[in-house]
Amino acid sequence: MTDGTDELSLVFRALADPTRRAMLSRLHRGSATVGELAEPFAMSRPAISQHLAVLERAGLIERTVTAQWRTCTLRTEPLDEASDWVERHRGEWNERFDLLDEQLRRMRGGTP
Amino acid sequence: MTDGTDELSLVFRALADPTRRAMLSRLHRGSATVGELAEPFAMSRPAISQHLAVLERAGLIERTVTAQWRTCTLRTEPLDEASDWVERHRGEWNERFDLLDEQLRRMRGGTP
DNA sequence: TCATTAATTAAGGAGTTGCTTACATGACGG
DNA sequence: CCGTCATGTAAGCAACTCCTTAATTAATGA
Repeated sequence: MTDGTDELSLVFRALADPTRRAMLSRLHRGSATVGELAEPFAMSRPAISQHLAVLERAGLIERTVTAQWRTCTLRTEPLDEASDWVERHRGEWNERFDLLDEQLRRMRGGTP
Repeated sequence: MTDGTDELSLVFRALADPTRRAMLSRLHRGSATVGELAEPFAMSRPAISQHLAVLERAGLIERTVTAQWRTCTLRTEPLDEASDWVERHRGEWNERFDLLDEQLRRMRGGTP
């Protein structure tokens, strides 16, 4: 495909970091300000802001401004897309079919 | 929550590339050699090898040697782990609860 | 007005990713 | 044995990631 800036790549890349996953887990229990999200992590505020920017670019959170606070809210739509992809690729039925295919191929011998 | 070399991070990072996702989609329809996997892509063989190494490190494929061919086979177990994580974070029930929580908070006013 | 609080932007550095070309390995078939 | 086919390893490069510190914006409240 192309350059890895498509929706699904952005979502999976956003999920590929333990800090960001922990942030999403926190947000799953309710909206939070940047400060509240930062609290569990031994990390500078700019680092937190950058993680949130990655999550926002992937569409996984929304930031609304109230006075000097940014309230972050979880958005689950992109997770649906990711979930669809994963679910499509872990069916038992297809896996067994593949194993059968492989067996036949081996029995035939010759070049794959 | 440390350095991003944990199982789940490896899987999500492996999925965060369209070329690798296409490879997995291909493997989902049956095992294939490196050459067969490389065929659809305008990309050097070393690049293909490196993508396969990423998938192998994440536990998403297995490579078995037969003569001069490496046959790649899909492994879906790591996808189960990824699927579990995603599913845990997109429940409608919890989302509504969070929205309610947020509304109450706003009605109360004051600092979050 | 001015210090404080909340968060972002800017700039930079160490390490990683995703590709390349050139070379190496190892099995097969004449 | 020797050329060929299938694949991997080495080395290098541009771009990106994840963190840092320093400076900036913007709202609050005495």
